[in-house]
Amino acid sequence: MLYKKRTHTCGDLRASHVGQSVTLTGWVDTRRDLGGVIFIDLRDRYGKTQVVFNPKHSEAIHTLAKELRTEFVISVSGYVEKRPDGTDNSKLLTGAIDVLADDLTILNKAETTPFPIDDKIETNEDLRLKYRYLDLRREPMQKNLLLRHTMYQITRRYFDEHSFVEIETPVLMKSTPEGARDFLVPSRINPGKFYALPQSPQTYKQILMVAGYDRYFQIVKCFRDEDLRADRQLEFTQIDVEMSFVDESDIQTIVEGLMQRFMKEIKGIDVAVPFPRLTYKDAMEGYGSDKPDLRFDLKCADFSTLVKESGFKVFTENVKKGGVVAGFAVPGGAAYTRNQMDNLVDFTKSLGVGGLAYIKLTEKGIESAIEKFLGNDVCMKICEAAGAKVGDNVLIVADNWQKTYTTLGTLRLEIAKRMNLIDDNKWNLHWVVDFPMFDYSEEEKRHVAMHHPFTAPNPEDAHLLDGDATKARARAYDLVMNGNEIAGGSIRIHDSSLQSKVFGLLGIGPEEAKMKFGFMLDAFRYGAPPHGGIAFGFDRIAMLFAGAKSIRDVIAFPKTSSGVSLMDDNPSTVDTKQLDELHIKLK
RNA sequence: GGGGUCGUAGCUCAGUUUGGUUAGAGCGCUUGCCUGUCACGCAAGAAGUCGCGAGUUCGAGUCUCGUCGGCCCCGCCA
Repeated sequence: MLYKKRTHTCGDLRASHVGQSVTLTGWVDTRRDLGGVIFIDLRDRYGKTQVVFNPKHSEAIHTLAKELRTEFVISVSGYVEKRPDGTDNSKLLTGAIDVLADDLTILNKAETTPFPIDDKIETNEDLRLKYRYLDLRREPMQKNLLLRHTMYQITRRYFDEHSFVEIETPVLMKSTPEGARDFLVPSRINPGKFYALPQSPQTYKQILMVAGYDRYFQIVKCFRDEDLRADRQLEFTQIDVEMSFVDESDIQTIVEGLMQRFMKEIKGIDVAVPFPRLTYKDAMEGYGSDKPDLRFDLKCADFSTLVKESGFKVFTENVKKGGVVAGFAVPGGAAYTRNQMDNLVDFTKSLGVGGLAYIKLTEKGIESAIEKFLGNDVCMKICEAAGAKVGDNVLIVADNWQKTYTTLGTLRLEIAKRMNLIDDNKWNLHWVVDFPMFDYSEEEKRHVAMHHPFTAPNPEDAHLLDGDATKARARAYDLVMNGNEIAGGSIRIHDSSLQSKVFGLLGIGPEEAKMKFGFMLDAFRYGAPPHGGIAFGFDRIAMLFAGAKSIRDVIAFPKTSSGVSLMDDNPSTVDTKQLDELHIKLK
């Protein structure tokens, strides 16, 4: 099709262009047909420009323009004219001028869209996802994708400046035990064998260290076949980093530098480094989370010793079993009605604990259903320990250490949301360090790596690997921004005998270790430098900078929480012929 | 695997508590009028598988059961 190509974008024209003959291309954003004269706002990703069709100027073009409808794609030519006095539109950057049309080509018509191409988001998300190309036409979404673009550029520039090498690693890799469920890819050429999509390029980047590329980075897609969340997709993007001859502080310094630059170039905010460090234990016992949001207070306190001799069986028996009784004070929470408290108790129970106890501290003193068990004195001591003031309400959970604190952590966030305690203009960045090496998995009846199996133990705790391994701390660190884990990494094991030992603790015997990770153990025998690294959750950072509620809003083509892409109806069934070639038979 | 919540016109929603007239509103859409609008205005009109399927009932958008889908959370996510 022949048509005039644009001379300017829809965001270009200013008063200085008045008198010029121009051509614009784009989508009809809105039309205002006044009968005699027709106005349209023409939109492309650079902006909007008002085009005027006036029969006095061109009768034929004005007649053709009557056909224009929203989202038609056109090429329009005309003269840039200064708008008549008093008709400027200060909402548009191009609002001082309009284009008086004398030529028009309708490049493509458009059906009425299923939802308006509008800045306001009030359309259901499933509809937006089904018609993603329309959703992505909206300015807020274009801004989000441009933000991502900026982040890619900042990242590449930053790491290049610091002598990092960008290296691509395979997408078809070896399936490894441990960690998230792999996405498997059958091999046609090797019947019965499978590749896996990377949960992360972990093994490759460590081997690159052995190969001498002592500063590596990559912006890379990772895949985990786990349930989705607002901040979790099946496929997501990491900034993957690995460095040799370093310790924790070297990695953290590099990370802090990148975050500083992101904050400066994207948000215009100077952040101080180094970021505060918080131990895993303090994070959990203080805020009930290994990624606490420190933009607000609500700090937890341990009441176990206060209540262990009390008459309240739920508490005493829990403490006797080695559990914890803990909680935090809600400022002004004594004003909660019975209904609000019932609601909060139900919410807490839905998290999988027995219940939620509470003590209101009012001007009249203690108000609590458990006062008759604990006694006034203990209740007062609990209030004191929680730092409660008159008018506050101390929420208390009793269960094992893990359950108590994670429940309090979830509760803490819920309270903060309900009471509007979170200042959206605040940016809180901090490290969480001293993670345990291992978690005990009830399900699998064995230790599992808290970070991953290549994480080095804290040298001070190395002896614990032969004893109570669960007490051993790892050289792992997470970066937390506004309550979101946005990066996590560790110093790695670079010694094959220590690596074998850790595999053993994870229940991976020598045979299995050789089969699954033999290549790595081999590599470590040929001069592996001390090394460590980190990986950023790119989508999460983009989400936070965009002020979005979900990473779906910063991903061009995301999947629903059931892992479906509504636009292209994916995943879908395949032909038997395809399965045959892959030597696969469906159950 | 579990809990919560939502599903009514193209879109956003009201109506469901207490079953009962022809299922409404705003926006959008179509048509007509309108020469400086920019949320254009005015007038008229079209538009519904009340997610789907059973059941209860004289009668179901409304009640019951099941099911599908979106979103949030727990588990899971080294």
